[in-house]
Order: sequence, then C-alpha cells, then structure tokens
Amino acid sequence: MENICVFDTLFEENFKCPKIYKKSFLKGEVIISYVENRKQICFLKEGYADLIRTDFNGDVTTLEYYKKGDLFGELFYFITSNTQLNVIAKEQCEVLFISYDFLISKCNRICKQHEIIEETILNLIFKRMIVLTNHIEILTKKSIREKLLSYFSTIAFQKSSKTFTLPLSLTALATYLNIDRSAMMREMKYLEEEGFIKKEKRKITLF
Amino acid sequence: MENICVFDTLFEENFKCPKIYKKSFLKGEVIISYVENRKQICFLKEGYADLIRTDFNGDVTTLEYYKKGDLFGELFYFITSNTQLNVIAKEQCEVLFISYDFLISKCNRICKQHEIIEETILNLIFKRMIVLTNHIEILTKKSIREKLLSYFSTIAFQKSSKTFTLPLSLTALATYLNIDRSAMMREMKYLEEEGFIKKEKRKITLF
DNA sequence: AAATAAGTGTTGCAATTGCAACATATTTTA
DNA sequence: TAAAATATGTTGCAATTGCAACACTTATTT
Repeated sequence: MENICVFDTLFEENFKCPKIYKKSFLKGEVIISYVENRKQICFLKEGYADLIRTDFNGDVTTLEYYKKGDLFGELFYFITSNTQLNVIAKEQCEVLFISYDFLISKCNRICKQHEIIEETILNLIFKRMIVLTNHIEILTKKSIREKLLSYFSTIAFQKSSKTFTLPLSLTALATYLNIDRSAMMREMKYLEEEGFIKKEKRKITLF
Repeated sequence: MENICVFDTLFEENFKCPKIYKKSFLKGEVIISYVENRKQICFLKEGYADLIRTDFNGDVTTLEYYKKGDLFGELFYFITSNTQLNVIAKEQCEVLFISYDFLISKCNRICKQHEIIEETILNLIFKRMIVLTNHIEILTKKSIREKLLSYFSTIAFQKSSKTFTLPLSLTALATYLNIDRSAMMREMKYLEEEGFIKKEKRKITLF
C-alpha cells in the first residue's frame, strides 16, 4: 500500500510529466478497451473495476477484479481478435495512464521523481507476477483439498497468522480455485471434521 | 527471439556494465538458489534449466522449464520458508545476471546501450506476464476438452496456422494442463472422432 | 421496511476424470 | 549396437468432483 502513497504525494505536489496522466471515471464507464500493441500501463488509484471479456457469440465473462493499487492494461494480457476485452469501472474510479516509454527512460527527465515512480511501478509489476505464479501453483494442485490447503497457507503466510478471514467470498474463492462451490463446501466440512481446520463463515484457523 | 540477438550483439561489442554480468554453468550445477529480497533478474542466454522445488519433507517437483531467452529469478516467485527453490542447469548454460537497479536507472549511465537493454528486458517481462495469464486462462477451463481446445487455439494463433506441431511432449502437455495423461489421450481421440481436430503424433490440425 | 439480490450451507446422483496396468514406439545413454 | 529410459497409446474400473435443487441467511436496493 505504500506504493499508492507515492503516487498520492506526487500528485499533491503538482507533479507533471507528459508520459503520465490521470483520469476519472464514473460507475459503468469503460476505462479502457484492450487493443494490441498500445503501450501503456494503467494504475487504479482509487475505486474498483473489472476486466470483462465479450466473446464473438456474446458470452460475457469477468476475467479479473481490480482494486485500488492494482495494475492493468493490454501489456499484461494475451489478446486475440475474436474476443473483446474491456475494463469497466464498478464505481467512481481514478486511473493513472502511464506510457510504456516512461519505464524505458525515453522520458526527457524533466520530472525529478522519475526514478521513484519507475521503481514503484516495477515493484507493482513484480508483485503482480508473483500473484500470478502463486495462482498457477494453486490451480495445478490435483485435488480440491490440496487447492484449499495451498490457498489457506498462502493467506496464513501473508497475514503471518494461522487464523485469518478470507479476503474473498466463498463463491468467489470457488471461482478462483476453479472448483464447484458445493464440492468446495463439502471438502471444507471434511477438513473440519478431520481436524485440519476450524471454520466459521469466512474465518479460518489452520492446525 | 530478436530479444536474444540484442544481448548477443552487445557482448560481441565488449559491452561492459557493473550491473550486468555473465556466467557459465555445467550440467547439474545450481545456477541460483532463491532467497527472499535478492533483487536481480536472470536471463538464460544459452541452454536449458529447470526450477526445482524441494519440500521440507524431501518431495522434489519441477515447477518450471527454462530455455534460451527465458527470464527467471526470485523476483518472479512467491518464496516461503519451508521449501527450497533452485534453478539447475540441464546442460551447459550461459546466464546473464541483471541487477534490479539496472532497470530503475540507478546505473550511472556510462553504458550507452542502457536504454535498448532496458527495453529488451521489459519486453521479456511483459511477454512472461502474458504467458502466465494465458496459462491461468487455460487452467481455469472446466473440462479437459475445453483446456485442450483453448491451448490449441493459442498455439494456432501464435503460429498463424491451423496446423502446427506441439512444442511440448504429450506427457509435458498433460502436466501443463494439470490433467491425467491417459484421460487427455482419450479426449484427443474423441475430438478426432468427432471431427474437431486431426492428430498424428504431435502434429495437430484444427477444423 | 419490504423486496430483491447475493452469499452460505447441504445432499443425492451422474459422469467426467484419474488411476492402474498394460503394450508398443521412440529416444537417449552406456 | 544393445540396453535403458522416456514417450505414446489404450482400456476397465473406481471415485472425486460437478450439477441440480433445495433451505436459509445476509446484503443491497428501492
């Protein structure tokens, strides 16, 4: 979260750079439509937004959920011609559009805090990469039980505690783990009966 | 692959920068042991290497396979204390170790081609991010059939052809898709019987 | 405050998928 | 070149998992 503060401070100080601009969006507005080769990164400074895919046959899927502090943009996504990808504001949003050039020093360096922003963005990119890798590691577990325990131990590690509250709804968790919700509930019940975890609503304790 | 050429050229021209160094490894040698917070990126200039996880109980798993042109390093991976992560050379390897500082302009700029390398590395990072996202999208398909068709269409798109040879062995593909190999073979047979694909060994044609 | 929507929890049943155990083909190593 | 290791291909059977269809609780909207 310190990452966000960096940006906050900069804008309070009237930071100006032609390679970065800020824009506000109202609920329901399209923040960006993904197009190949547009080289910019988007930073969600405030609000919530979703990445929505619309298939050629009209099927709509929510692929990712963004919150304050997240990065998105076509640079992060595999784009094919037969689907449309849009990021839609779920509520009032503030977004920074950062040109790719900014990161590779093609900026003319009039902005004194170039370096600190560059580092902040890079850190966010690496953070995202780790999140993706971790998601893959969890998805490649063979059973529901392993997926759950793997996910739980990640959260426990992050929160440095064997007891934690799930940051997702149970419905969203089933989607994240790519398993059926009712099957997940059943497995959680078994895990509790066998003494691996304790669960009340979204509060989990590992043993 | 042009990315690699950039590095080749630079080293032929006796490029020197304190933030980048090259090292060779023999088959079986440990290229790097992942430790938290070491800020460097590794670029595999030549050879093959694997990311190996050793669990606290001694279980060994191969998590990733690297080839010429790939990036790796702890910056990309979620590290926990109870497992050990090592990148092992599968054959003679040449590796570039690039300090994180290099990317955030903390280099003193004596190296004239700083910018082009920075851009090259960033492109590789984004390429990797897209590969990860695509992997997740495939892993979150519900059935073996959907996983296969999704994977096939990605390859077809990349090769711009409905006919292509799988870049992985069928065994490795089953691992990548997180499905049982024999179940995958069965599903491929059905797909062929139903006229969705044509298959001989690793050569696939989509219809 | 009522109505609507979203989330949680449970169970029986069906079926997709994984596992075991083969045979054969191909590649790598000695 | 023989032997060993790895990869491909096939099938029966078991079981984990997904689906459908509920009841009930908690949020959100009007």
